[in-house]
Amino acid sequence: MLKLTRKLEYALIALTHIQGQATEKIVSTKEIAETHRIPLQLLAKILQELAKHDILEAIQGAHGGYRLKKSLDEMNLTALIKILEGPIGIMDCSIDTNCVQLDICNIRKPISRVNDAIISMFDNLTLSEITGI
Amino acid sequence: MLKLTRKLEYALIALTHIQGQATEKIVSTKEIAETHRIPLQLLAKILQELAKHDILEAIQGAHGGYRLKKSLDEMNLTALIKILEGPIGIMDCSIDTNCVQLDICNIRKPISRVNDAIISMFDNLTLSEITGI
DNA sequence: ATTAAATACGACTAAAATAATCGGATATGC
DNA sequence: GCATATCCGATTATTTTAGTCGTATTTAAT
Repeated sequence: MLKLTRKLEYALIALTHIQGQATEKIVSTKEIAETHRIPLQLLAKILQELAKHDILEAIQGAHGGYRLKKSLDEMNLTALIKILEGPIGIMDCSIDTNCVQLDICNIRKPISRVNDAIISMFDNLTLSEITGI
Repeated sequence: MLKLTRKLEYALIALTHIQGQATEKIVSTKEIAETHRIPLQLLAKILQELAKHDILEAIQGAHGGYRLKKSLDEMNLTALIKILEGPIGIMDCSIDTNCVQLDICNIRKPISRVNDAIISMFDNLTLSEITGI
Protein backbone atom coordinates (compact mmCIF):
# COMPACT_ATOMS: atom_id res chain seq x y z
CA MET A 1 0.00 0.00 0.00
CA LEU A 2 1.52 3.21 -1.27
CA LYS A 3 4.75 1.34 -1.89
CA LEU A 4 7.42 2.11 -4.37
CA THR A 5 8.62 -1.04 -6.11
CA ARG A 6 11.89 -2.89 -5.69
CA LYS A 7 12.73 -2.01 -9.25
CA LEU A 8 12.77 1.65 -8.33
CA GLU A 9 14.63 0.95 -5.13
CA TYR A 10 17.30 -1.00 -7.00
CA ALA A 11 17.58 1.73 -9.61
CA LEU A 12 18.19 4.36 -6.96
CA ILE A 13 20.75 2.20 -5.21
CA ALA A 14 22.55 1.60 -8.50
CA LEU A 15 22.55 5.26 -9.49
CA THR A 16 23.86 6.20 -6.07
CA HIS A 17 26.57 3.57 -6.36
CA ILE A 18 27.63 4.69 -9.83
CA GLN A 19 27.66 8.31 -8.78
CA GLY A 20 29.98 7.41 -5.91
CA GLN A 21 32.63 6.11 -8.32
CA ALA A 22 35.18 8.06 -10.33
CA THR A 23 33.40 9.85 -13.19
CA GLU A 24 35.01 7.84 -15.97
CA LYS A 25 34.89 4.48 -14.27
CA ILE A 26 32.78 1.86 -15.96
CA VAL A 27 30.75 0.02 -13.36
CA SER A 28 29.52 -3.50 -14.05
CA THR A 29 26.12 -4.82 -13.04
CA LYS A 30 27.90 -7.55 -11.14
CA GLU A 31 29.79 -5.08 -8.98
CA ILE A 32 26.60 -3.29 -8.00
CA ALA A 33 24.60 -6.47 -7.50
CA GLU A 34 27.22 -8.02 -5.23
CA THR A 35 27.86 -4.90 -3.21
CA HIS A 36 24.19 -4.32 -2.51
CA ARG A 37 22.90 -7.91 -2.62
CA ILE A 38 20.58 -7.33 -5.51
CA PRO A 39 19.58 -10.25 -7.82
CA LEU A 40 21.92 -9.88 -10.78
CA GLN A 41 19.48 -10.61 -13.59
CA LEU A 42 16.87 -8.32 -12.20
CA LEU A 43 19.32 -5.47 -11.78
CA ALA A 44 20.62 -6.10 -15.29
CA LYS A 45 17.20 -5.53 -16.77
CA ILE A 46 16.71 -2.37 -14.77
CA LEU A 47 20.02 -0.91 -15.90
CA GLN A 48 19.21 -1.80 -19.50
CA GLU A 49 16.00 0.13 -19.12
CA LEU A 50 17.87 3.13 -17.75
CA ALA A 51 20.36 2.92 -20.61
CA LYS A 52 17.54 2.80 -23.12
CA HIS A 53 16.28 6.06 -21.70
CA ASP A 54 19.70 7.74 -21.80
CA ILE A 55 20.19 7.93 -18.09
CA LEU A 56 23.09 5.51 -18.29
CA GLU A 57 25.54 4.82 -21.07
CA ALA A 58 26.06 1.09 -21.68
CA ILE A 59 29.47 -0.22 -22.66
CA GLN A 60 29.22 -3.73 -24.04
CA GLY A 61 31.68 -6.61 -24.06
CA ALA A 62 34.33 -7.68 -21.57
CA HIS A 63 35.13 -4.96 -19.04
CA GLY A 64 31.88 -3.38 -20.05
CA GLY A 65 29.32 -1.86 -17.78
CA TYR A 66 27.63 1.47 -17.27
CA ARG A 67 28.43 5.11 -16.78
CA LEU A 68 26.16 8.02 -15.97
CA LYS A 69 25.04 9.68 -19.15
CA LYS A 70 22.90 12.39 -17.66
CA SER A 71 23.62 14.53 -14.66
CA LEU A 72 21.40 13.39 -11.86
CA ASP A 73 20.41 16.87 -10.89
CA GLU A 74 18.85 17.28 -14.30
CA MET A 75 16.30 14.61 -13.61
CA ASN A 76 13.56 14.32 -11.05
CA LEU A 77 12.00 11.36 -9.31
CA THR A 78 8.85 11.58 -11.40
CA ALA A 79 10.86 10.94 -14.56
CA LEU A 80 12.56 7.89 -13.10
CA ILE A 81 9.29 6.46 -11.85
CA LYS A 82 7.70 6.97 -15.24
CA ILE A 83 10.48 5.07 -16.94
CA LEU A 84 10.35 2.10 -14.59
CA GLU A 85 6.70 1.97 -13.64
CA GLY A 86 4.63 4.13 -15.90
CA PRO A 87 2.43 7.03 -14.83
CA ILE A 88 1.92 7.74 -11.15
CA GLY A 89 -1.62 7.12 -9.96
CA ILE A 90 -2.62 6.48 -6.38
CA MET A 91 -5.86 4.99 -7.65
CA ASP A 92 -6.73 3.36 -10.94
CA CYS A 93 -8.95 6.23 -12.02
CA SER A 94 -5.94 8.54 -11.72
CA ILE A 95 -4.53 6.84 -14.81
CA ASP A 96 -7.24 5.35 -16.95
CA THR A 97 -10.99 5.57 -16.93
CA ASN A 98 -11.94 1.89 -16.85
CA CYS A 99 -13.86 2.20 -13.64
CA VAL A 100 -17.36 0.98 -12.85
CA GLN A 101 -17.73 4.06 -10.73
CA LEU A 102 -16.97 6.77 -13.25
CA ASP A 103 -19.84 9.27 -13.13
CA ILE A 104 -21.13 7.96 -9.81
CA CYS A 105 -17.80 8.38 -8.08
CA ASN A 106 -17.93 10.90 -5.28
CA ILE A 107 -14.24 11.12 -4.49
CA ARG A 108 -12.66 11.44 -7.89
CA LYS A 109 -11.75 15.10 -7.69
CA PRO A 110 -10.24 15.10 -4.21
CA ILE A 111 -8.25 11.96 -5.01
CA SER A 112 -6.99 13.63 -8.12
CA ARG A 113 -5.83 16.58 -6.05
CA VAL A 114 -3.91 14.31 -3.71
CA ASN A 115 -2.36 12.58 -6.68
CA ASP A 116 -1.28 15.88 -8.16
CA ALA A 117 0.27 16.93 -4.88
CA ILE A 118 2.39 13.78 -4.75
CA ILE A 119 3.49 14.17 -8.34
CA SER A 120 4.38 17.78 -7.72
CA MET A 121 6.44 16.74 -4.72
CA PHE A 122 8.32 14.18 -6.81
CA ASP A 123 8.74 16.72 -9.60
CA ASN A 124 10.64 18.93 -7.22
CA LEU A 125 12.92 16.17 -6.03
CA THR A 126 16.00 15.69 -8.19
CA LEU A 127 17.73 12.34 -8.28
CA SER A 128 20.89 13.93 -6.97
CA GLU A 129 18.99 14.94 -3.87
CA ILE A 130 18.35 11.27 -3.30
CA THR A 131 21.68 9.87 -4.36
CA GLY A 132 23.59 12.64 -2.60
CA ILE A 133 25.01 15.65 -4.38
CA MET B 1 3.04 1.12 -7.71
CA LEU B 2 2.36 3.86 -5.18
CA LYS B 3 -1.27 2.87 -5.16
CA LEU B 4 -3.78 3.29 -2.41
CA THR B 5 -5.89 0.18 -1.97
CA ARG B 6 -9.51 -0.39 -2.91
CA LYS B 7 -10.28 -0.79 0.75
CA LEU B 8 -9.27 2.80 1.34
CA GLU B 9 -11.07 3.94 -1.77
CA TYR B 10 -14.27 2.22 -0.67
CA ALA B 11 -13.94 3.68 2.81
CA LEU B 12 -13.64 7.20 1.43
CA ILE B 13 -16.59 6.69 -0.88
CA ALA B 14 -18.67 5.37 2.00
CA LEU B 15 -17.74 8.20 4.34
CA THR B 16 -18.54 10.70 1.65
CA HIS B 17 -21.86 9.03 1.04
CA ILE B 18 -22.80 8.95 4.72
CA GLN B 19 -21.78 12.55 5.17
CA GLY B 20 -24.06 13.52 2.31
CA GLN B 21 -27.13 12.17 4.14
CA ALA B 22 -29.17 13.79 6.89
CA THR B 23 -27.15 13.75 10.11
CA GLU B 24 -29.40 11.35 11.97
CA LYS B 25 -30.10 9.02 9.09
CA ILE B 26 -28.89 5.48 9.50
CA VAL B 27 -27.27 4.31 6.28
CA SER B 28 -27.09 0.62 5.46
CA THR B 29 -24.13 -1.09 3.86
CA LYS B 30 -26.45 -2.25 1.13
CA GLU B 31 -27.47 1.28 0.22
CA ILE B 32 -23.86 2.36 -0.15
CA ALA B 33 -22.78 -0.79 -1.97
CA GLU B 34 -25.57 -0.54 -4.52
CA THR B 35 -25.24 3.16 -5.11
CA HIS B 36 -21.53 2.93 -5.73
CA ARG B 37 -21.27 -0.60 -7.10
CA ILE B 38 -19.05 -1.87 -4.35
CA PRO B 39 -19.02 -5.60 -3.41
CA LEU B 40 -21.34 -5.79 -0.43
CA GLN B 41 -19.37 -8.17 1.75
CA LEU B 42 -16.16 -6.34 1.23
CA LEU B 43 -17.70 -3.00 2.07
CA ALA B 44 -19.34 -4.56 5.12
CA LYS B 45 -15.99 -5.56 6.54
CA ILE B 46 -14.54 -2.15 5.91
CA LEU B 47 -17.38 -0.39 7.68
CA GLN B 48 -17.07 -2.83 10.58
CA GLU B 49 -13.44 -1.87 10.83
CA LEU B 50 -14.33 1.82 10.85
CA ALA B 51 -16.95 1.19 13.53
CA LYS B 52 -14.43 -0.66 15.64
CA HIS B 53 -12.24 2.42 15.55
CA ASP B 54 -15.07 4.78 16.48
CA ILE B 55 -15.26 6.54 13.17
CA LEU B 56 -18.72 5.13 12.56
CA GLU B 57 -21.41 4.10 14.96
CA ALA B 58 -22.97 0.74 14.10
CA ILE B 59 -26.66 0.15 14.66
CA GLN B 60 -27.45 -3.55 14.55
CA GLY B 61 -30.59 -5.42 13.55
CA ALA B 62 -33.27 -4.67 11.03
CA HIS B 63 -33.18 -1.08 9.78
CA GLY B 64 -29.69 -0.97 11.16
CA GLY B 65 -26.68 0.57 9.54
CA TYR B 66 -24.13 3.23 10.27
CA ARG B 67 -23.86 6.85 11.29
CA LEU B 68 -20.86 9.09 11.58
CA LYS B 69 -19.52 9.00 15.09
CA LYS B 70 -16.64 11.38 14.68
CA SER B 71 -16.56 14.63 12.80
CA LEU B 72 -14.55 14.10 9.66
CA ASP B 73 -12.59 17.28 10.10
CA GLU B 74 -11.19 15.86 13.30
CA MET B 75 -9.44 13.09 11.49
CA ASN B 76 -6.73 13.08 8.87
CA LEU B 77 -5.94 10.74 6.02
CA THR B 78 -2.97 9.24 7.85
CA ALA B 79 -5.27 7.99 10.60
CA LEU B 80 -7.65 6.36 8.16
CA ILE B 81 -4.82 4.69 6.29
CA LYS B 82 -3.35 3.37 9.50
CA ILE B 83 -6.66 1.79 10.46
CA LEU B 84 -7.19 0.09 7.14
CA GLU B 85 -3.65 -0.66 6.01
CA GLY B 86 -1.22 -0.20 8.83
CA PRO B 87 1.76 2.15 8.83
CA ILE B 88 2.66 4.09 5.71
CA GLY B 89 5.96 3.08 4.18
CA ILE B 90 6.97 3.65 0.59
CA MET B 91 9.59 0.95 0.98
CA ASP B 92 9.79 -2.01 3.32
CA CYS B 93 12.65 -0.53 5.30
CA SER B 94 10.42 2.44 6.10
CA ILE B 95 8.44 0.14 8.35
CA ASP B 96 10.53 -2.73 9.60
CA THR B 97 14.20 -3.53 9.41
CA ASN B 98 14.13 -6.99 7.89
CA CYS B 99 16.21 -6.01 4.92
CA VAL B 100 19.30 -7.74 3.54
CA GLN B 101 20.60 -4.31 2.73
CA LEU B 102 20.46 -2.66 6.17
CA ASP B 103 23.92 -1.23 6.86
CA ILE B 104 24.97 -1.43 3.21
CA CYS B 105 22.00 0.53 1.98
CA ASN B 106 22.95 3.81 0.39
CA ILE B 107 19.50 5.31 -0.02
CA ARG B 108 17.87 4.68 3.32
CA LYS B 109 18.00 8.23 4.64
CA PRO B 110 16.74 10.01 1.54
CA ILE B 111 13.93 7.47 1.16
CA SER B 112 13.01 8.05 4.74
CA ARG B 113 12.80 11.79 4.08
CA VAL B 114 10.48 11.22 1.14
CA ASN B 115 8.36 8.93 3.27
CA ASP B 116 8.12 11.56 6.00
CA ALA B 117 7.10 14.18 3.49
CA ILE B 118 4.22 12.04 2.26
CA ILE B 119 3.06 11.27 5.77
CA SER B 120 3.22 14.93 6.67
CA MET B 121 1.14 15.76 3.63
CA PHE B 122 -1.49 13.20 4.64
CA ASP B 123 -1.37 14.44 8.23
CA ASN B 124 -2.46 17.83 7.01
CA LEU B 125 -5.31 16.50 4.96
CA THR B 126 -8.52 16.06 6.90
CA LEU B 127 -11.10 13.58 5.77
CA SER B 128 -13.63 16.35 5.36
CA GLU B 129 -11.34 17.95 2.82
CA ILE B 130 -11.69 14.75 0.80
CA THR B 131 -15.35 14.03 1.41
CA GLY B 132 -16.33 17.66 0.97
CA ILE B 133 -16.92 20.02 3.87
C1' DA C 1 40.47 -18.05 -33.45
C1' DT C 2 39.10 -18.97 -28.89
C1' DT C 3 37.63 -17.90 -24.59
C1' DA C 4 35.84 -15.19 -20.90
C1' DA C 5 33.15 -11.48 -19.34
C1' DA C 6 29.96 -8.40 -20.19
C1' DT C 7 25.31 -6.31 -22.01
C1' DA C 8 20.56 -7.29 -24.42
C1' DC C 9 16.14 -9.23 -24.24
C1' DG C 10 11.99 -12.11 -24.50
C1' DA C 11 9.58 -15.69 -22.07
C1' DC C 12 8.61 -17.82 -18.09
C1' DT C 13 7.80 -18.97 -13.00
C1' DA C 14 7.34 -17.81 -8.13
C1' DA C 15 5.85 -15.16 -4.46
C1' DA C 16 3.34 -11.72 -2.28
C1' DA C 17 -0.26 -8.51 -1.80
C1' DT C 18 -4.86 -7.33 -2.70
C1' DA C 19 -9.68 -8.16 -3.69
C1' DA C 20 -13.53 -10.77 -3.22
C1' DT C 21 -16.44 -14.56 -1.51
C1' DC C 22 -18.41 -17.97 1.70
C1' DG C 23 -20.63 -19.64 5.76
C1' DG C 24 -22.40 -19.00 9.79
C1' DA C 25 -23.33 -16.19 14.16
C1' DT C 26 -25.77 -12.49 16.49
C1' DA C 27 -28.98 -8.60 17.02
C1' DT C 28 -33.44 -6.23 16.35
C1' DG C 29 -37.76 -4.21 14.37
C1' DC C 30 -42.16 -5.65 12.89
C1' DG D 1 -40.87 -16.05 13.99
C1' DC D 2 -39.19 -13.91 10.08
C1' DA D 3 -36.81 -10.54 7.43
C1' DT D 4 -33.05 -7.58 7.52
C1' DA D 5 -29.17 -5.95 9.43
C1' DT D 6 -24.32 -6.08 11.53
C1' DC D 7 -20.34 -9.16 12.85
C1' DC D 8 -16.39 -12.00 11.84
C1' DG D 9 -13.20 -15.80 10.77
C1' DA D 10 -11.71 -18.60 6.94
C1' DT D 11 -11.04 -19.30 2.36
C1' DT D 12 -10.38 -18.49 -2.59
C1' DA D 13 -9.36 -15.78 -6.67
C1' DT D 14 -7.01 -12.26 -8.95
C1' DT D 15 -3.49 -9.11 -9.82
C1' DT D 16 0.87 -7.23 -9.24
C1' DT D 17 5.52 -7.61 -8.26
C1' DA D 18 9.83 -10.10 -8.01
C1' DG D 19 12.89 -13.10 -9.72
C1' DT D 20 14.77 -16.72 -13.03
C1' DC D 21 16.06 -18.95 -17.42
C1' DG D 22 17.88 -19.37 -21.85
C1' DT D 23 19.99 -17.50 -25.54
C1' DA D 24 22.08 -14.02 -28.48
C1' DT D 25 25.46 -10.47 -29.09
C1' DT D 26 29.49 -7.62 -28.16
C1' DT D 27 34.31 -6.96 -27.06
C1' DA D 28 38.94 -7.39 -24.59
C1' DA D 29 42.62 -10.39 -23.81
C1' DT D 30 45.34 -14.27 -24.95
